[in-house]
Amino acid sequence: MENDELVQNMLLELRRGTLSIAVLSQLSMEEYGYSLLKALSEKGLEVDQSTLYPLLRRLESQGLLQSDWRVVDDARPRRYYVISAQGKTVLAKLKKEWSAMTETIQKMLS
Amino acid sequence: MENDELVQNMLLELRRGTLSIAVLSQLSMEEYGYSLLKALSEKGLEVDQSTLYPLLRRLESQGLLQSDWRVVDDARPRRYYVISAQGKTVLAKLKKEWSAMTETIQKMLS
DNA sequence: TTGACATACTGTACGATATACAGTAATATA
DNA sequence: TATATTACTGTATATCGTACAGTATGTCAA
Repeated sequence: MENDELVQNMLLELRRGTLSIAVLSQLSMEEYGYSLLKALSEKGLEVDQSTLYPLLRRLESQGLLQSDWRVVDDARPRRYYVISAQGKTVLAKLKKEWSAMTETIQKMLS
Repeated sequence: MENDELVQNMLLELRRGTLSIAVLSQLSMEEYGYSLLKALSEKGLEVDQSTLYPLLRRLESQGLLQSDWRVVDDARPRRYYVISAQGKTVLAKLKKEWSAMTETIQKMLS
């Protein structure tokens, strides 16, 4: 593997899991896939459709999100997602651990 | 999957990749597997042997670490690892991206 | 002196996720 | 009316952290 490809791959591994937290934290307000994609992008988290949509489905199948089809203003139907009660519990735990972990690593890097 | 198991699993995914950074950053000084294990543990990063040893081998096979067997003080031979020139370059890039990423996520969580 | 525990490593298999790739289709706009 | 954007579904793949199994030496207390 080439040097740059190696770095890209390690960054991918670094990102793993963070997207789940990001998505859960954003879905206290209802959003559909595409609007969420744009919202994350605005906050500096560039995500591909092929990453986000499977993630939303997985989080819902795990009971952390709820969704339903809805038609707003005669536009095409959209699947709206929102965090579930279980999702809130899980998010709280993840936040806590995430803070502890980043702090530990930060100390090592500096 | 149960709630707690789910959280554990998500934390596992969150940790992914961070260990690589941690190890690279610690190996500016030579260490062998076991001493590194203890050093990481002292800094708050609990790692299993079955995680660290395969990682060291992988990082070496990727050219980011160098190692050699050595006998010190008549003790049993140990494999000493140290970061390579390529490893230093990669680490610098990873550090930069890691900072940017954690900052982005941190903003979302707060 | 022997049994337990810490030290120090190798090897292989597996599961979960992020991404890639492919496809469908409606809506806006130029 | 052609093209870009919006908005999704479905499946396959590579990678890593971990689990599990195994080998073997050094140390220290009972």
